[in-house]
Amino acid sequence: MNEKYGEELLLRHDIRPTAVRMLVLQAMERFDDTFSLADLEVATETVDKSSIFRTLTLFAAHHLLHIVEDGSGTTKYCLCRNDHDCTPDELHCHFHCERCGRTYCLEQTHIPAIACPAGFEVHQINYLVKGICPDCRTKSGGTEPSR
Amino acid sequence: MNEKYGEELLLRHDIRPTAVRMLVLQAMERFDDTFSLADLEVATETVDKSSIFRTLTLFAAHHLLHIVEDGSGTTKYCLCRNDHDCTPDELHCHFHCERCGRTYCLEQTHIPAIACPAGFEVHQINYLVKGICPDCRTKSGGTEPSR
DNA sequence: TTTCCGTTGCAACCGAGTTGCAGATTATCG
DNA sequence: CGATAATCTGCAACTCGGTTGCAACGGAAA
Repeated sequence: MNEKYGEELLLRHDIRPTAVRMLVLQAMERFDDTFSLADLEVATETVDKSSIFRTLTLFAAHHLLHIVEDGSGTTKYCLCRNDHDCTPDELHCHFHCERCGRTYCLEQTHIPAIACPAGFEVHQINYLVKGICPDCRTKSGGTEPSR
Repeated sequence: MNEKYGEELLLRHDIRPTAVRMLVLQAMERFDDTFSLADLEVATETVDKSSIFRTLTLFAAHHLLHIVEDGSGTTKYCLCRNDHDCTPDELHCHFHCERCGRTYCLEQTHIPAIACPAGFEVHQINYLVKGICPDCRTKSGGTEPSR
């Protein structure tokens, strides 16, 4: 990822581009799918987990990333490609592999709308599919789940 | 709930109806929507949380209840009305209130199907909506979130 | 340069979930 | 019925991801 681009991205989201935040952002960009706080701890090597935690919280509040709950006990995140609070039809589904623990973004698969009963005010939607991913199905043994 | 009915329900699911399990089942039946391990700890009063935990795990494995991940950090459960591993169209959506922390079963709202990319083997689906529930919207102050 | 305020690292903490183990309970068999 | 085996339960301790308090750091403004 381009340095300049990252800085502009943060500024566009009203986030002060500090050194640590740039490091975290660059680490995030290297993931194809979702990533966890622990993933970033490994990927950045130098940044403390509490700083990563606060960075993630900040980024999420500024709509730079989405929070993905995959039921693994570990919160996952994925970069948002929009600059604003996404509407349901801009969101995609996620797939959590029960064998290897990876959580995929099904970018092409948008979340179908539902008719929520009257009176409920909708803010966010999560559509999560669980099962076995193509990788694990072919190499039938599979990897151990990393949670 | 009828004692006899509960016993038969457990037997039908290949679960030995012990005293503790009957107590937990009766407690579960008293919830309209979803409940957590902590909820059952309070509701049963006498049963230890590790026993409840093992009971929940067992019940879930025997398709007596569904696991609902609402992103609150606490796992929620709801009773399954079928005797088997539910197919996607038998499942309903859930609504998590960000203010009071309650998670509702939208029994009438079934989960819409998606076209999962080829190669993914689907086991379970979760459709979770977050926002503010009718209760909290009317009494605009709302209750404090209980997580 | 000095001051100030947001940011960061460290260490301690929190709480839901999970497990090992010994004692209690239930089922099985003679 | 009594002995034995298998299962279940409560207790206490532990795990681990997430979260927070606080002091030190760093960079912008005065």
